[in-house]
Amino acid sequence: MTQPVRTAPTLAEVAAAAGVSRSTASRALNDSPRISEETKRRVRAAAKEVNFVPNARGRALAVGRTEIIAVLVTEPLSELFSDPTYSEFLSGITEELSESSYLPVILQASSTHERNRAREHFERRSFDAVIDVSPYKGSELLEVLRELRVPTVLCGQLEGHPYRDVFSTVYSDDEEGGRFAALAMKERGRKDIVAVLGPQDNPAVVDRLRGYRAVLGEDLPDANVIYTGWNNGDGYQAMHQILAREIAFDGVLCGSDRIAAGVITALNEAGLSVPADISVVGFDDHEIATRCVPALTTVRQPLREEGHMAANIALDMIKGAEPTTSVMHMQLIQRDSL
Amino acid sequence: MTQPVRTAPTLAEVAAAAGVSRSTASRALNDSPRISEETKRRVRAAAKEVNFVPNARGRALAVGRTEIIAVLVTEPLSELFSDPTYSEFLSGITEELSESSYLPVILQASSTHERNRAREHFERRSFDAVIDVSPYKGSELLEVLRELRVPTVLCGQLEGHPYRDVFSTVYSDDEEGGRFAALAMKERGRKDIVAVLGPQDNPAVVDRLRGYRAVLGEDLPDANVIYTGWNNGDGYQAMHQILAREIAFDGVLCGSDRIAAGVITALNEAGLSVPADISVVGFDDHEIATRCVPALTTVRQPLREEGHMAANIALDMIKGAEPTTSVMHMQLIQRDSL
DNA sequence: TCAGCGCAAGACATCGTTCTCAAGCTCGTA
DNA sequence: TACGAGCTTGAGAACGATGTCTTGCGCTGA
Repeated sequence: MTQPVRTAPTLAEVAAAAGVSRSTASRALNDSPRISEETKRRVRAAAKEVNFVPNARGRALAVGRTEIIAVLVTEPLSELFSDPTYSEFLSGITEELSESSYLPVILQASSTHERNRAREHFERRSFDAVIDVSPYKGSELLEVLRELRVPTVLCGQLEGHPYRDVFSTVYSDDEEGGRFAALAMKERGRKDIVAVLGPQDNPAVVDRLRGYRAVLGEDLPDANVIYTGWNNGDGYQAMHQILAREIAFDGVLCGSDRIAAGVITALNEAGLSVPADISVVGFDDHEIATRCVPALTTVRQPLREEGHMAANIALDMIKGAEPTTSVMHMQLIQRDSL
Repeated sequence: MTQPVRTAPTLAEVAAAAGVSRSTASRALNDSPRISEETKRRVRAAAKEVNFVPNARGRALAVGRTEIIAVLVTEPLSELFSDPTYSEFLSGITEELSESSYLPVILQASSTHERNRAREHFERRSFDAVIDVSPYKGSELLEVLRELRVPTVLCGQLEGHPYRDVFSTVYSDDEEGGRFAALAMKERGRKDIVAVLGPQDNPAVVDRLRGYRAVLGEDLPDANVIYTGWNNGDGYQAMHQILAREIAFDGVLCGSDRIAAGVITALNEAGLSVPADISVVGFDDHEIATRCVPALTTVRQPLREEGHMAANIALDMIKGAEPTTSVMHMQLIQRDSL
């Protein structure tokens, strides 16, 4: 069974077709200045002729880079799936890298098996850099990356800032975001606040709540804090349950815009008007925020920009830059629901 | 600024440390039979001593493989994120590959930028195989993969089965699943059925609905078909709206187990008993199905097995196997909600 | 004693690029 | 005419592993 596998054309074939040496062909294709326009043109024509694309394996060995950046996801994918914010963050990364020749790939490492395989490929230097989307303290993989000196960017603050000297960090200040939202409530004169947040073990949720509390104090009692999922329906369900309790409240702080959308639906169904009776503030500045009636006042976490930043830092570190830490700032987006 | 970068140990260093040639060192580490136990031991000790791990780039060039398999996601990540089934499928893939030395990476290719970058890396042969999670007809990337003869596995049926001769295909029969669920309703004697499905443009949703209809006909009127998200809260909200309509129904077919869980909560709150008054059937056999009260009768799509299958086929194709098509079968899981 | 065998290990080529170095060519100037 | 400067180009080494061929060695048996 002889496969008719037409093996990919190599640089040598291009060189032969153009009547030059491999070195010259390489230079011509890489736009080296030390080459005449004439041969450059000829080589390129030949390359196009035979459909030449430089082989990643040969190239990687020669230049010492694979041009692949791993986006490491250590939490179970399903959790990542349920958190809508990630996709925009990831878009930010790919957007930024699309300008370069680097390719981001998502590397799942939640099971032990997966972590071992990942570790192995880190050791083999299969990737030029790693962006850890959800780093946690004491992660074995981080330990490995540190030892191997693989350029690494952590997205999110690590408690006690370990590794600050070896890894770069990018995060946006969730507590600040919480303060912004709470402050808006306070300035509006709202005194009895309810919070419908995401999952309780989510670190962003914890930080935002701290921000709420710093501003509102007793105006946000423990009993009024509800943890749920991130979606529309979750907000709807949670608000239903709050209404069933028949407590008095005049403001709802939401963990996501989708939650807020569900909350508003439930409030309207109960005959309550937003913002006349109740003020609602979301989080994320998801596109649903503008489609809500009334349009949603929300806190914008610069996810896409965070992605850009992480990608850029990774590229810089590949070029040898020192690790840095950058904090992105939240922003209150004023609309009509307050 | 001289970086104190302790460059990774190479095979030559191991060889030197063990007092043998590079070839011998290579053989010792790769468990070649043509090597004495004594030197094998010595070389391995030396390798451990200097923390040697074979460099992926050199190895890839020599063996002609990168040992990386791309899991291609052509739809926007956010869609993938909102569909809980993917994570189990992906787990299936990684599980299977964890036995081999291959590493799966997720490759997002929804924007044009991303597709171009992906295309480039396909051409450069950065990956040994590709598993396309959501293939669609006329995809430019599939065209590229076909031309390059990159081993490719499609997960999901392509209309008209193009590329059947070059690509392998794995899919599970959603229409069959729909029939199983509907048949169970019918045998239970339910006549007025409501369907709470996932997003309307999801192909699996379309196929399942076709299966429902094939069995139920007029017992599932158009007006009783509701499209929503995949989550708990979505089912809850949808069922609330159905109850508000005050139509008569005695069975609910759900697009996912999480939807079903929300549906059951809403029914109970409305004073309806499952399964005495209303029968509910889910989809996916998610772990939530057993935690429901009553435990959920559901349709199991062998997602994990599909992942195993896709990974195995990919490995086989890398070794030169011909493309194949395999259909996975659905299964009705009988519990107490019917 | 020496041909012949089997085994372990070394020498060298190979994979497909890039990069360094040196050589060839043209041209202008002394 | 000759020589150095400035281009362009080719030969060959590198990158770090694997695979093939060959050699060296000890042993057996005629």
